[in-house]
Amino acid sequence: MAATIYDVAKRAGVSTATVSKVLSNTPYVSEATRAKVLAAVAELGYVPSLAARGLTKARTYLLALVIPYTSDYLYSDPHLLELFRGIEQETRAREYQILLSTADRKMAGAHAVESAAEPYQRAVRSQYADGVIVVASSAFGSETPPPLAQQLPTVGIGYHALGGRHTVHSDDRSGAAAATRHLLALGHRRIGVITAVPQITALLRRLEGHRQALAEAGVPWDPALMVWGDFSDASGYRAVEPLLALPHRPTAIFSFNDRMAMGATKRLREAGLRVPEDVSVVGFDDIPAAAFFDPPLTTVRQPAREMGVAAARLLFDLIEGRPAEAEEIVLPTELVVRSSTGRLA
Amino acid sequence: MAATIYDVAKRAGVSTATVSKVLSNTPYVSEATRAKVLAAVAELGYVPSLAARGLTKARTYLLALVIPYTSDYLYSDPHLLELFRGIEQETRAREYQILLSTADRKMAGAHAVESAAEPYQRAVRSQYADGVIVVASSAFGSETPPPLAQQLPTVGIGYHALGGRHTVHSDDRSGAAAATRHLLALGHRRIGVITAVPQITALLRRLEGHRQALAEAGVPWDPALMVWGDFSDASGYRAVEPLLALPHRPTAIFSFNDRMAMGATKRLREAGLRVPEDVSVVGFDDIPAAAFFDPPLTTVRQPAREMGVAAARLLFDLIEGRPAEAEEIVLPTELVVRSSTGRLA
DNA sequence: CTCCTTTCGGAAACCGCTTAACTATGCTTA
DNA sequence: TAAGCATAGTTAAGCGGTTTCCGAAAGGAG
Repeated sequence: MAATIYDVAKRAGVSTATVSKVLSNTPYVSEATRAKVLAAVAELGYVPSLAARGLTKARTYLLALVIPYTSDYLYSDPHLLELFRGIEQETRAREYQILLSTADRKMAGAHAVESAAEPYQRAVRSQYADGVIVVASSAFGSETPPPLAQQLPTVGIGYHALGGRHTVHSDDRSGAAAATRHLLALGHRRIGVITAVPQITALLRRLEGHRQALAEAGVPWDPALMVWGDFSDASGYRAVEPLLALPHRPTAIFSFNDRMAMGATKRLREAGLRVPEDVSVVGFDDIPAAAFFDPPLTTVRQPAREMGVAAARLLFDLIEGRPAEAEEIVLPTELVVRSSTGRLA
Repeated sequence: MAATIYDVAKRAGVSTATVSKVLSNTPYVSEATRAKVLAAVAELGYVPSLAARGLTKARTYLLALVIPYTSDYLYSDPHLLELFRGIEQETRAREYQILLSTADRKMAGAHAVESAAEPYQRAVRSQYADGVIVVASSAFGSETPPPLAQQLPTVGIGYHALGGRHTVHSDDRSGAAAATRHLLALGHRRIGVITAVPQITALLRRLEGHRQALAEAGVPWDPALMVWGDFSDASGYRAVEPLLALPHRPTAIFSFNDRMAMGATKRLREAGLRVPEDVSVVGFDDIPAAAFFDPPLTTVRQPAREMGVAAARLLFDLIEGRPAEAEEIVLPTELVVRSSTGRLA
């Protein structure tokens, strides 16, 4: 079995209290004693049991990352992974570890028999984490994650409002407006929009940005041009169908994420349309694959990594009782023009 | 503060031992008492503290997922995510949670000041997990992950041999052989190979399969046709360079993962070469994006999800003291022919 | 040379839960 | 009717740390 604090104490010839003090850098321990203890720790390869520590201190040095998902897709979202990386980077710096709590619905046939919140609440309640980062999704069925999170420091990512709780999100509205203005500047007037589940406010904000840009240009908004996907490539592929069937086909498509944009591109090509010559396509996220897509995808970059970093920092502020930088952190988006958009023929 | 077992006991009018028994389904508790306790649990919303439980039982109900990585890329590998999903599916079914332990090297300038093994060992030693799943990578610098894992049930994914420890991997050799035979059947004789870090035996097996297929067809193996990447799109893009510079250019490229294949395709196009008319490209993994790539990528499918599931099951067998299904589980690969490969002109 | 601080280290309680050992019933069984 | 045995529930001892409280030794002041 692994060495315990008793083993270390015996070996160093001191009490466990002293070992504990040395390890937590409490003052009033002589240099000589400290050295003895440290030597014993090194010899035994002692690492404190987190369970035991978690029992006495309020801290477990674990943070729960709650990823609710409705579809397989969301989980394997490259964009989500970038968030991950950012969070991970910060936790690593503080000797924290990440507890992955996917909050899925248990399904029985077509019915969700358990709310997405249930496993999440268990994770939170079992006191195994010092804080929680919740990634927005429609899995909770509504904008707000379950109330229990209020008992624990919680930071949401991708929520635009979280009932007084802290959030980090990007400037979806501006990003979508920029993308739309770009298309308008190229002469496009009929712009198809591929969006997804309406519970995600980030998507609503993108739609607002899109409509705002249209309005500025005096272009009327046509609801018939809006189609629905579920974030996956495949759903983007399918979403193009009704757009193609329209009497007056759009000359550009703005997809609210990159993967649907890629699926859409595939479908357009199969319909004999060239991108961008016949139809321009814009995505959202700027996932790594976007630059390597053919044609390289024009998209709105979200600083995913930075969002992860910001969320983690915010959470640590909360955990450590420091005043939070801000209740809501909004990171800028940026239009990245590549080759999937072109001037209207 | 959260309710403890004492609160429940007091409310139900029994001892904590009885509460514990009810919760762990120990026999010799009357129905009436059981009902009382359960009611109290429900009223208080009691969830046992995992830390306290972990201290008495040997179990923490956590499993450490160790993801060593050398590059950003590996971490955001869609293929890795599929593994994830498989593991997650199994852990969820058993009320286990996943502790994410990325094992990275701490860098100081260009030098690794701490081995990748260090944070991993901490994770393992701190006794916070009941078992470990280690995903193969070159981060450990050698084939074998650190010895400490021997103290804890450990399963490797992607290792082809693990010194008596349990592993799950796919049949890389056959997959690579099938891909190579496919290219040979299309008339290709000069096949470029894009591989990555040599410490990963899966890649070595792929190379063996490739060479074996060449040998069968009586085609000599030319080391000049082998180039190196780091798994990323960008490295695939760069890796094509020396191949293009060859006096006798290859007519096909076999990349040992999909993302490098995508990067390579981009570079080929920029050189004015069409895929597959001028150069055929084959990948490995069959990540979701492969089907949506242009052209849809011919690749070798690895059953990533299933590998994750198998690894988790194996680990649970080990943890629960059941005889393991097998020491080494090999899952089949499958050639998926799409449109990035064509007959030699 | 006392007396008072400061510094250093130990004893012991406690965190929340599990479990072995034990007690107290009520029923069988001989 | 006494012994034997399930059954039902309790007591108390840890698990491996942290932390409060205390005492001892050493140093400084009067």
